Amino acid sequence: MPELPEVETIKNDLCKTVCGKKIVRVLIHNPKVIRQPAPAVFKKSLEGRSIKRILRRGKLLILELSNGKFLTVHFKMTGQLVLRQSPSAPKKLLAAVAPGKNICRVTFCLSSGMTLDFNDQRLFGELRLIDDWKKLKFIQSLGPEPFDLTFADFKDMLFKRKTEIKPLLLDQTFISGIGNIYAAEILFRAKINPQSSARSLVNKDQLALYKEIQKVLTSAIKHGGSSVDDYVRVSGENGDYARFHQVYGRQGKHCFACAGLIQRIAQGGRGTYFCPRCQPGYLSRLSELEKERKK
DNA sequence: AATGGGACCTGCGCGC
DNA sequence: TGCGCGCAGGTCCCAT
Repeated sequence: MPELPEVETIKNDLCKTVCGKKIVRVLIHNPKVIRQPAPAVFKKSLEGRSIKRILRRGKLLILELSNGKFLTVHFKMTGQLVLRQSPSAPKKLLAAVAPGKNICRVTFCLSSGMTLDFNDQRLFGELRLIDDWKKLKFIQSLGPEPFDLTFADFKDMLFKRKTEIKPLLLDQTFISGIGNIYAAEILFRAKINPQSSARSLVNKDQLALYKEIQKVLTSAIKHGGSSVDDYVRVSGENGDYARFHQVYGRQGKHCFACAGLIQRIAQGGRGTYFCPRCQPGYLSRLSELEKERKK
C-alpha cells in the first residue's frame, strides 16, 4: 500500500530510468484501471508522447508528457510500476501479458526498449490522462504536504480538531501522504496514544509528532519505502524500511523499547498498532499533563 | 463537522 | 482436503 515514501521512491526511480523516454505503445490488459478518458482514447493520446517530468503530490504520482498532458497514477493498495526488459520477439511479449494469473493491467512500451508495467492485483488503482492535474477533485481536497508544513501551522491544525489523532493522520484532507503504516510508526515514536484527541495534545506532544512525521517519512524515503504485502520498487526489488518498523503488524509481540506487548485495535474500521506502555492514554498521563500545563 | 458504514476488489489465512 | 468466511486498506460516497 504505497504511501508517501513509497510513491516518492517510485518517482525517484522513474526519474532516473524513464525521464525523456518516449511511450511507443500502450497495451491495455484490463481497462478497469483506466478511469479517464475512454481506454481507446487513453491509448491513442499516449502513444508517441515522451515523459518530460515526474512529480508527486500526496500519494499520487504524476507524469508530465511532451504534449502538455499528464498521466496520473494512484496505486491505492496493490498498484505497482515495474520496469523490465521488453522481450525481443512480439510473440514472447504477448505470452508475457497473457491473461490468467497475470496482474499486469497496462503495459507501456518505451523507446529505450524497456517496458513499464502497471500491475494491480485488486484493481483499485487508477490511471488518468488529463489536461491539468491541479484541477483533479482529489488534488484540490488534499491537505498540505508534510514537508511543506510549518510547526506553527501544524499546531493550529491540531488544536482545531477533536478527532482521534490516528484517523486524523490518515485523513488526506488534513495532511497528505500518510497511510496506515506510517501513522502507526510515527505515533509510536512520538509516544502518543492513537486514541488521543488531536486537541488534547500539549506542546511537547505536538512538537514530537511534528518532528517524527518529518523524521520517519525522510528515513523511509532514504530506505526506498516499506515492502509489506505488494509494494516493490520500479526495479522489482523490495524497499528496505520495513525492518525499522516498531509496531505495524506486530500485535502480540514484544515492544522493542519496553518489552510490553504490542496491541492491535480497530479505529475507523482500520487496524491500529501501538504499545500501550510507551504510548499511554489520557488517564495514565493526568499528572504529567498537569505539570505540562503549569509550565 | 464528525463519524460510521458500504462499495470497490482479490488473495490469503483461518476455522470447521 | 476443501469450503466459506472475514480480513487487509485508500478513497469515494452516502447516511446520520
